[in-house]
Amino acid sequence: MYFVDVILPIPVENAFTYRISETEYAFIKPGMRLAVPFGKSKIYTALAISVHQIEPRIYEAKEIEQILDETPVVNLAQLNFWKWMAQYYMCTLGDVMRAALPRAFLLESESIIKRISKTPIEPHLDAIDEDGLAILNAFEGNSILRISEVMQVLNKKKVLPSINKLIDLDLVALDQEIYEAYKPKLVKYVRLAPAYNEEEKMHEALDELSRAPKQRELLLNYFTQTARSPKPIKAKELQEQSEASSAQLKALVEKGIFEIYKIQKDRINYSGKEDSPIKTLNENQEQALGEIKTSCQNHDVCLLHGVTASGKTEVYVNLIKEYLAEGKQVLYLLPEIALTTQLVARLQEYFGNQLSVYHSKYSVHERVEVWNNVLHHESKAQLVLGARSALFLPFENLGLVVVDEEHESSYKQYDPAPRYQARDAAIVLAHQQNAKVLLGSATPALETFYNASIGKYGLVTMNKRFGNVLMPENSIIDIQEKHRKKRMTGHFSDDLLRAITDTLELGEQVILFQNRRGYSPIVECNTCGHAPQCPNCDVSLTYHRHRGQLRCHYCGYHIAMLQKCMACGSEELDTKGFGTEQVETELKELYPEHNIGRMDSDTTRGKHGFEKIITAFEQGEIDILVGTQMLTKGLDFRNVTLVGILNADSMLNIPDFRAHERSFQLIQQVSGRAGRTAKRGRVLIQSFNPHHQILQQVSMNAYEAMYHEQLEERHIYKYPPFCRLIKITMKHRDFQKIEEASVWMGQALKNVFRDQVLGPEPPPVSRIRNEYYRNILIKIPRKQSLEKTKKAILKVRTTFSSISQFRSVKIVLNVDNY
DNA sequence: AGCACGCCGACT
DNA sequence: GTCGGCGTGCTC
Repeated sequence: MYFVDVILPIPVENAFTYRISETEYAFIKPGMRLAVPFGKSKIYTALAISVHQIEPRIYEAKEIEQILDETPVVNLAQLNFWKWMAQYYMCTLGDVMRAALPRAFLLESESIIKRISKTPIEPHLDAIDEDGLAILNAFEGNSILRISEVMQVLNKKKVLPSINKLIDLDLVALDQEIYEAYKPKLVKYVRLAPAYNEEEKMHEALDELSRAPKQRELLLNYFTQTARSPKPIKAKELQEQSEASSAQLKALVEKGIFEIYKIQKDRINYSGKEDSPIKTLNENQEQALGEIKTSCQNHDVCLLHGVTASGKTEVYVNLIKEYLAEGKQVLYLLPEIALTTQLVARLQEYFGNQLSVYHSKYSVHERVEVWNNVLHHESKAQLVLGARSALFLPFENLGLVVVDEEHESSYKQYDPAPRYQARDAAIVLAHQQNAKVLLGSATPALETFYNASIGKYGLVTMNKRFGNVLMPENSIIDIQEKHRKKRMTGHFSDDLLRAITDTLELGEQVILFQNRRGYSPIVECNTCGHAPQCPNCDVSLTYHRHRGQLRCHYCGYHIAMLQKCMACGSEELDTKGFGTEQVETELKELYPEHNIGRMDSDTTRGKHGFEKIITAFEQGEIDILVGTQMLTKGLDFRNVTLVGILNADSMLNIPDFRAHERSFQLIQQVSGRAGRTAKRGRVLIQSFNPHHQILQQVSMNAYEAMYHEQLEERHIYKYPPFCRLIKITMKHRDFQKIEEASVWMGQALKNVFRDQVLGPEPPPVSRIRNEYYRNILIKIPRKQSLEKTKKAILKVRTTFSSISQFRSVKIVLNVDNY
């Protein structure tokens, strides 16, 4: 008796055991995918982790459905990494598996029903009810029906009883349809049928075709091409060159003269020049590179702290070259949003075909191809540029991981599990493979800089911009005072407007930054003060002018813009707060002769939305670009000399222990967009609170001052890096229940962890999609064992779940939730 | 996660 | 009396 243990892509703790034959036992290796039946009617993709001969005692193991791979698609190093991730981030291996495998590797299976045609309906007519007849009728013109289709036909959800009746009568059968989402892309090639390889036959063929000139031309064209080079000839190319139709080519195939064959082909192919000489580094870059290399000798992780536009990318490129030359794999991580064609093109110039890109915007097929190329150590995937999920690629021989814009909060996955921090996970992954990590940022995360200052990480600093361009000149504008003196036009102070006008007159470009968070435009009644709320969430609806809608950002609920107040019927409705859209509208009135662009999650939707705007701006089609966070991400615009921050306070006032750090990083990054060439840029920051220490520090580019001050606060209030955080989120539809449950949980945790427990507390938005939320935060001192702490938390959770009235409360654990 | 089983309220 | 709501437990 032979068995295989597998993990399934579902959040269950344990592995599952299936029966296999002796041949399968010999064939299956850990890391291969299997299709297995699970539950009554599902087929899942499982991942084999071991084969053995130990028969399970308490249940009868099912047999597997089939083996999906010839060779493993996941290597042992990955399984190791997955285990760490599941353990550290307190989720199941199945959660990690689901996040790690490209979707195309997971089977889609759906129950379908088939009509058994040989069974006549007539004898059973009495036994079939209305629904049964409707289902049978639906088979007209369909050989199979999906359950979802049956649900549509009957217009209800519970369709299985009706189907079961038909199954009992032997009229239909239930089946599983499995389809593998990935199909390799095949390219059609043409060759001469073997029979025509002799010259004699060839002439015969040409004669035969004397009355089909186009077909004859195709053939002749084929001969000229084969004479020129022995390369395979693509069907499409041959057809185009001969200006023939596909029907004409097909005719030749049917006559048995040509044969079509297919070769599997990668979708991603770079066909430009490669190995452009790397730009020679300037003195600062050269020095930084040297220091990094020295630091790598006694540190696993090195932080490159380089001001914006200091030319960090070139330093990375040089370092990467060295690791590639040693035959090592290199992973270059970027925040999703910063992964632009701009950067890809630049890197392709240096690395040509050695570079692969792994990115959620790529199709499922492209992702599989990159995966396979990494798995098989193909030279074209020695260097992978990717967003956080690229961590899961089947590396085996990593030499270096570069984490660019290391401070970016989007490296943390919030939902669903695994809730991992890609920068931290990258360090672990690198450690497991004896690789080095280079973290790069102009505004490092506090924890990272802390680790560097205590000597845990190496630290290399670049404090000059490339070409000795000066840091932009920052000034802070007190809009409280401007309001008092009536010098505001809409959301713009006179100083900012003057600067915009001057910049535009010089033919230069302007970026305006409006952090929308907390400042979405809402609608309020002037008479009674009522603001329309989302019926499912605890938030006001936000006004979207271009669609004439009120929308909820949490659940997607939307209604048409109201004409009258819902509460009192008054028609005097006013929009409060301001977002990018409103700024854009104001600008259009102020500068009607200039082009104004907007970049936020509304305008960048769609596959190329983001790039379209970037390109338009780069090419000078847009004079003023208004945007949110997105603007900060390492974009390199040559002609921007003015950056305006419309309201710096909204970020500073977010209730989060990192609000100050984040604000500093954000403003500093946006400022970095100004004046990246010889001309010094200007940054104007509007604020109601101009003396705020963070704004002062920003205006002086005083990262270290900010660091020391913030670190002090973290120390006093016991936040990272002085302790670790685990956030427990509880959700339930019933307000009363969540109150009781969260208080119980809070108390149970306090019994173990005492004053290290904060909460339970309703989050700022305490109801989403009709579920109430409560948060509990646990602060774990650095010297306390994380292992034991997690065990204790899990124990409390188990006890909690065994209380019947609390069972239905959902619990989310988030380790390092910042 | 998904799905079936099982127990309680609003309809023919 | 049934349909269909969702709480509960299990899946190798």
